[in-house]
Formats: sequence, structure tokens, C-alpha cells
Amino acid sequence: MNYWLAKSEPEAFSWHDLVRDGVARWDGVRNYAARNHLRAMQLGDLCFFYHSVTGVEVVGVMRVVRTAYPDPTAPDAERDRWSCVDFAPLCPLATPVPLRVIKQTPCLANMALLRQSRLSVTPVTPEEFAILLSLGNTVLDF
DNA sequence: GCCAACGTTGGC
DNA sequence: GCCAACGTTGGC
Repeated sequence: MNYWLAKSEPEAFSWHDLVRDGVARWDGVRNYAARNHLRAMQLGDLCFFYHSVTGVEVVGVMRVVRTAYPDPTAPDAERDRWSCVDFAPLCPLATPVPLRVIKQTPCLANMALLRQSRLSVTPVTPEEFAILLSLGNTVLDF
């Protein structure tokens, strides 16, 4: 099992939208590093949902329900170049964790989220995942 | 609105 | 292959 973090501007697509829809195709990624992370995701992997720009906090956990496939929103000529996955919501964080808190937590100082601040899909270590969950006062039971 | 980080494009 | 110009992301 691997852990990840994916960003979305809530104005474009929010945690609430994901819960409403039940499943989301995470498409539109046009960055090779982010795409490679999408392609590395396995069925059942867990991924934090991060609200960027407005919100600026981790708000929930979602689960990979379909592994990488060609992104239908890419132009035909680039259909093989870009990938997307499907996520389903698992649970919200009881307490959303703001970026400010992540920055203040020494154990999280090496998170890819901080080191590559513009990357929209980043890996999370098992340790970072557990710490962030506890900062969010959340226990997973599934 | 500003700006730092950084990926991409295109001339040479 | 280098690098300047430019566009985008995203925090503040």
C-alpha cells in the first residue's frame, strides 16, 4: 500500500464535490512528475485530498478505485502521454490540517508537498501519513 | 495583486 | 545542448 497527496482548487473541484459524486476521475494533470505518480498508484492506495489556493489544507482521504488509464481530456495526439486515475472518498479529516500546521510540524518537514510546492500529485511516506491523520484527529477503520 | 519556484518553448 | 523568455502554480 502506498500513500499520496493530490491537490485541487475547491472552486474547480472540492472534497464536497467528490462526496456528492461518489467517484472522481483525476484528469487534467499535465506535468510529467505528477503523471508518473499517478501511474505508480495501485488499487486501494490512499491519497490525501488537499484544497489549494483557497482553503490551503488537507481535508480528507480518498482511495484509488481505478489505476492509471489514458486521460480522455487530453488531445488525441497526446492521449498516450497523459494519464488519470479514479478516486473514491474514504473519509473526511475530523479536523482539517492547514498547510501552516504541516510547516510547523518537524516530522513533516520533508514532505514532498513542502519540498515541491507546485507539484499537484506527491508521494507521502507511511510515517507522514500516520502523523497527518493524527493531526486531523482521524482514525481510519475500513 | 505580488512574487518565488519551476516547467516549457524556441532561438542559436 | 544551452539559456533567455515566458507561462503557470500556488502561498501569502
